[in-house]
Amino acid sequence: MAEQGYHHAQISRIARTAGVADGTVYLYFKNKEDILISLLRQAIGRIVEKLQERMDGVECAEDRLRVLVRLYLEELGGHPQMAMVTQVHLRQVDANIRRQIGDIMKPFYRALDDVIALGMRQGVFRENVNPRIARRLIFGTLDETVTAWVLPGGKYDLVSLADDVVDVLLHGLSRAPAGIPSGEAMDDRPG
Amino acid sequence: MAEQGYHHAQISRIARTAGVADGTVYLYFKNKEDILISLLRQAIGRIVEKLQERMDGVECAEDRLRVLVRLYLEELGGHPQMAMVTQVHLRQVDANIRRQIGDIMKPFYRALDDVIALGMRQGVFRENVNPRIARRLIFGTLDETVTAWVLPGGKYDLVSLADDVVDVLLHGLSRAPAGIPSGEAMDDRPG
Amino acid sequence: MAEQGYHHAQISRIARTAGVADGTVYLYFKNKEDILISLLRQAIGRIVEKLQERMDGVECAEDRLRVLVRLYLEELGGHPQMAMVTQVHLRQVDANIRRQIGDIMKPFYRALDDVIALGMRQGVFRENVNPRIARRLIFGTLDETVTAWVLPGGKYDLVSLADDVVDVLLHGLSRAPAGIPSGEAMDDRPG
Amino acid sequence: MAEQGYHHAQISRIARTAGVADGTVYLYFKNKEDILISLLRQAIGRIVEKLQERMDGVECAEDRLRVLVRLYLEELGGHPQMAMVTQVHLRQVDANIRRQIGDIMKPFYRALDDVIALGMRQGVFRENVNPRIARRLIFGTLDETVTAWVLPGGKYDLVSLADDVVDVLLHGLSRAPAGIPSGEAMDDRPG
DNA sequence: AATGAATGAGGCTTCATTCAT
DNA sequence: AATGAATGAAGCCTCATTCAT
Repeated sequence: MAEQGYHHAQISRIARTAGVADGTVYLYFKNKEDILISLLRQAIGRIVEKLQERMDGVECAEDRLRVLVRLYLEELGGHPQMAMVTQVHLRQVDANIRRQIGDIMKPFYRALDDVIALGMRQGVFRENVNPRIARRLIFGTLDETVTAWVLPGGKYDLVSLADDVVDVLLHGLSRAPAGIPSGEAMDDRPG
Repeated sequence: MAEQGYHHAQISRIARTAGVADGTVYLYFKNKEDILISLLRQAIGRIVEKLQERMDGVECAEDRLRVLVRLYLEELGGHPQMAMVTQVHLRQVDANIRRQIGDIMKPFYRALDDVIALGMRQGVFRENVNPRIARRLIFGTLDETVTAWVLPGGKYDLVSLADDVVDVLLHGLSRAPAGIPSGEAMDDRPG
Repeated sequence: MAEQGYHHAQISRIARTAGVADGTVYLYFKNKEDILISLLRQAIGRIVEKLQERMDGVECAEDRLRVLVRLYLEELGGHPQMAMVTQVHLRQVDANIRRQIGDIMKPFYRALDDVIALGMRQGVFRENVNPRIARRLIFGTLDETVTAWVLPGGKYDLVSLADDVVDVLLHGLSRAPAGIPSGEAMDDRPG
Repeated sequence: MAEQGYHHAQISRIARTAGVADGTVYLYFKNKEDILISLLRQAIGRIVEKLQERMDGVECAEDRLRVLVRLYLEELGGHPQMAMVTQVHLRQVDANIRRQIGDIMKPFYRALDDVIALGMRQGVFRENVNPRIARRLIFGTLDETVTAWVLPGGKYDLVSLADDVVDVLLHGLSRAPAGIPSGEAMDDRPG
């Protein structure tokens, strides 16, 4: 079944991408896992760092979300190879790696949670939204957006989607505003 | 002759799960790829089929979305092993598989697109939402929800999240209603 | 410097020697180390076991030594490939393996020590011989004998050397009998 | 860029021991094999050279053996790293190296053979000892003695064993003198 | 003469797949 | 139809060797 004339070795690909020999990779990384983890750590580190800078004077949670979404798409959109790593190569089963990935993602997840919590404190975000699900809404949408962009080859400008993504995250699909929580809605009914 | 236990290969696990020997698997499937693809095809097939049944008398796009989200979480929440397949094992690089996955997912994506288009026609969904991004919003959130459930071991009831997920998909995070779309805003101007 | 047309892989050689494919080896052994260690364990186990049988009715330490030497040369002389393992492949640096080798050899060393101690108790062996050095005398001579036989290709009958080896171990090189311990020898000097 | 420490390769250790960089080694030696072989040649050369000096006025074969044993243990006991080379690193399979090692060892083996032959001519050594086996007795015992010393770390004074080693080589283990050789026994018969 | 980062051949090991039973 | 021992291609990694500085 070796339909291809050449092999799919990840290390060989990484090395070739970096323009070095296979062995050279091991001068800088302990093993394959270390490469992927290091790349993710670096990417997330950059994002979280820039996030703090850019959010500095931004008060409103909505604007902060806008900054966050734009930055995320900017960073991955600007580094397609990195996007391949985060969206494809790191989706493996090995429990040990998964734990490490979780640890590395934590600061970014916390940034999401902070924006969500801030928005609720500010009264800008609806308080009857489950914060965990809010996080998955944001991250899931970003993740799917990046995946749908990078897998076919990353052919358009990812950042150009930022505004539309933020819009739908903030306001959802529905034209009707969110109903006042169901219990209270009953009470509001006239006689 | 320090006889060793057998290995942790995916095929061995699949065979053991099915209660057959490794070789038996190849009486029913062409190769490992074929197994995973077949499982996905079957899962998506079931979902799409049930979707048509359940949506039969449901007119409103919002309700249809509710049905869709609930069904998706039901199906994957009820088959954790299948969820592992869709969320983990199928996330590989091989371009050939990716194309097949795309083909298999198409009916489900079309169902998403149909709901979105219907909602817009009905005036229930905002028409200035980018439909592609709307799809990624829904699918990304579902996907992330399932992943965040299955990876740590699938320990809670996934369907119980359905209502909260639908709520946030429909109404977003923001308390303020979506701004009136610029185009219409013009029309609304007096004089 | 790859002067040879083919590679020197140990595992490949072992597998080819056993008439199986490389991968087959790993159905029976955990790794390369496990193969070598298992082979040694098996060889030493056989020797120690047979030793106990053959020494059963043998009282005199000299005769026991004769049995031991003959058996050792018999076993390694009868399994040249095993001899290659013990005399060549196992002489590596890895501290971890070395420790395991030491543990495996212990029963055989103990057998040597037992014969030596018995001989001394019986008054058959000289009591002013350092037992540790006696062990090295016996084992070193056997080891060198086997190495000198196996390296050039194991072309003669190793066991045929047994009697001569035992003779020299028992009586040494010197024609003169062992002097009475040196201190006393002084006293013996005339005038 | 998780910069890693450098590897544990033999060449790196040799270079570090010599206080130079890895590449520098190749200004003085053709390859790793050449280093090991050169070290052995040098060590054996020194031993053979000193041997000739020290044996200059020594007539008796027994005393010559004493000198030889002491010198060998002195040289290796005084250079533990060299001992590691002779006892561990040089024990490899490559037939090409083995041949070279044989050539280098020849002068030392010849010295052994000379002492043995001298002793027999002098009537000091038993003439019914197989000279080849006598050589293996001496070299095997020395080799095992050095190995048993260097592998665990070379923690005691190797030369202090010299007298005991010589004693057992000359007089063997047995208290009883060697039986009068059958041939001569005939001659000894009265009338 | 010296360096040490880079190289890449080749070793060990895994695991999807085959095939004799 | 089912088995599972055996296979061997291909992946990861090591380390002796090279070469630009």
